[in-house]
Amino acid sequence: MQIVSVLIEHPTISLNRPFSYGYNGEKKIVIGERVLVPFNNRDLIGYVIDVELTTRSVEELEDEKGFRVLMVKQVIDSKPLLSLELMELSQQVADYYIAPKISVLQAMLPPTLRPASSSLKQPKIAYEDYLVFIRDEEKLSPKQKEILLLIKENSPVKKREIKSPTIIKKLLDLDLIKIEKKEKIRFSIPDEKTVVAPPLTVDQNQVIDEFCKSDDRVFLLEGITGSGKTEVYLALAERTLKTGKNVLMLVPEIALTPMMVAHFVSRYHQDVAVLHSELTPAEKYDEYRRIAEGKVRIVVGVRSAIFAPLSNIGLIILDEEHVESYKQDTLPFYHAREVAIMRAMPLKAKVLLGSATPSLESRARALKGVYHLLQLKQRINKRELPVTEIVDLMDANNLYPQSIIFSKQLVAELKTVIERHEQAILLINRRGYATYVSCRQCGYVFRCPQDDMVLTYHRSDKLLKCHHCDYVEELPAVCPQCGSKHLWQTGFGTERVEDEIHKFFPKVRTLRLDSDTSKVRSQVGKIVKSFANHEADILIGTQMIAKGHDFPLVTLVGVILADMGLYYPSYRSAEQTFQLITQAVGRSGRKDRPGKAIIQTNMPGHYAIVLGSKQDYASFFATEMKIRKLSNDSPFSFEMIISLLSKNAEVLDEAIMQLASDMKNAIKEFGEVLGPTTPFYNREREYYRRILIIKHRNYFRIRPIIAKLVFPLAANSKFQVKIDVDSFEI
DNA sequence: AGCACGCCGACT
DNA sequence: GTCGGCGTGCTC
Repeated sequence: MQIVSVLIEHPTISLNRPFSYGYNGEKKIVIGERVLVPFNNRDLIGYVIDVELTTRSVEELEDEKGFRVLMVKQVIDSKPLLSLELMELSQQVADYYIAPKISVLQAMLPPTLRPASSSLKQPKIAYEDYLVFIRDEEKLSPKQKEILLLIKENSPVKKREIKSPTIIKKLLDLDLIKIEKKEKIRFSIPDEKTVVAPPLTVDQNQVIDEFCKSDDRVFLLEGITGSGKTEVYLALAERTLKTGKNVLMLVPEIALTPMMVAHFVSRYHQDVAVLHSELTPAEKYDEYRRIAEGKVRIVVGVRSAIFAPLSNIGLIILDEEHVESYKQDTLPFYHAREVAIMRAMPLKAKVLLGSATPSLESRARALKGVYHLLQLKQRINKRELPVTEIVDLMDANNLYPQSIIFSKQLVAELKTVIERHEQAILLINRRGYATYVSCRQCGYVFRCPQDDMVLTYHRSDKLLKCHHCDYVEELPAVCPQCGSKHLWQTGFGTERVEDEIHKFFPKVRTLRLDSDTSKVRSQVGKIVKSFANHEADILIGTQMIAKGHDFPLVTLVGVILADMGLYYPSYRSAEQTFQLITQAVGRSGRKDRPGKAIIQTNMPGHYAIVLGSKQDYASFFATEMKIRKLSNDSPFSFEMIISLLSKNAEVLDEAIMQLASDMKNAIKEFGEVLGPTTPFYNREREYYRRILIIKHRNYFRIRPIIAKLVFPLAANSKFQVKIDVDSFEI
């Protein structure tokens, strides 16, 4: 009999251990296959992580091990789903992120192959009938002979391509041919015309040489917008392929980076697999199989593509490495950048992180020599940076009559653009749904007296709360600074901006791209395409439009309220505002037309806005690092979030208080505990949620303490525990 | 996660 | 007397 150790599909800390089952069937079970097993009176999917043979009976085993040994009900797969390389990576990821191992395995595999009950319901393969030739036959009508010859010459051939159903039936009856069901590969990348690589600039060649000559593993490519990072990626990919190694290319979101995909497809065609969220489960499965079977050499994909079953990887590229979407905000809470480095190390592959505005973390590591810094300082063809103007919205003279959104300057520039039949992008910097409160009169914004975070207004209990510590206050009736009664919650959305545009420019054609219009996923691509085809004059949207597109006719970018993101309750808000403005300004005036950017703000002197408008990354980095050092925020410390959930709010509060005080005692020399606090998203179905923020400098001293103090809570069925090791957002 | 068992209140 | 509410323990 075979004894298998399996991980159960439930991704919880308390079940994060193998369970043993017996198997008497014929098949030899292999590590990495899924099995159907009875578990606590229910049938679940398990993932086999160990197999051993025994001559003992079930009864003997039960006596020896001290628990009941049930039998495997069904072996689902006929070969292992993950390579040894990915199995080892999964362990590393699970260890680092303190995540149930099964959650990592689930994240690694496409929906149809995931070790979870849901995978069985997913359409895995669409079959198509093929006709296969068996033998010749003399005694046939001429027509039948003709069809049989056709099948013989093309065997196996798709049944629907032979349009003579009656003859096919006859041939089938005579056993001259047979039907074989074959997997239908439905997804195909729209192929692009082959493009010859443009000659590289001196700058680009220098960077490529430095990359190739160095023995370092991780590189940060910092290149201002328009400096030609893409060509560097392509050139390095080319060199990697020539050495016989394969390339993994990560992008923040396919719909937002169609150019990057097109570039790779236009050079490597069918050697490229694309993994993104718009694929159906069956299509994902097809692409996954193509990669796993070694049919492609390049994978372009989003975050989860870091786990693509591509073998023999020589280079992993992360484009726009600073973008938040590389961080998964659900179990196992991994960051693709960190996983990329974990994955590359044992393969001796290189990792290239690229960005015009690198994350502070990456840039700080480059400064320390942990990453090898590469820089592209010149724009291609010495193209000029857009002319930018910061408009102070607090100065009533700047407002356009009858508008609360547009300045005179922005309206004037829009008018020019429309007259010249060029295009404009209007950007609304709105992050999340957190609502801050500000004074309409003096611009005062409510902040936490304890840690200066922007307070968030909770409509349900009408309180201002700090999401970073436990501070709470009531919303006063008047502004504490100027006594005005006009206190505003949040700002305005894209719809409002669109309405005003039509008010001032009735004939202008607009398109809107925000989280509402993009609920239907394919809309993003459609809207972007439509704008690129000049089917509209003005594109209005949130941050998603600031990234990676090339709209050659755009000569004006307007940021409606640049400081809006600064009120977001996170120490990263300045960084994100800077990145957004830099990227947005960089969108203006590509090709040979000079660009303009108007940045409207209530805080015209804020360093993130001033430096963003100048695309001055170096100064921003220096300034922000000083601030982070003073407040001891990342990259000077790390933040881990421990979420505790329970159906009973009282029990939950008691437990989180206890945990907070235990943690405080346990980590006092190398970290601090913030909270407990109630996060903005404080309910998850019928569960209440409380969090602790652990700020620390030494993860490897924190880990054992988590295991000691937090795991026992997770074992209690009253609670659910989630740990986000390198948290981004609350 | 989610099933079963067990201990308390409202009911044919 | 019993049906069923949910709180708790446990799952190979």
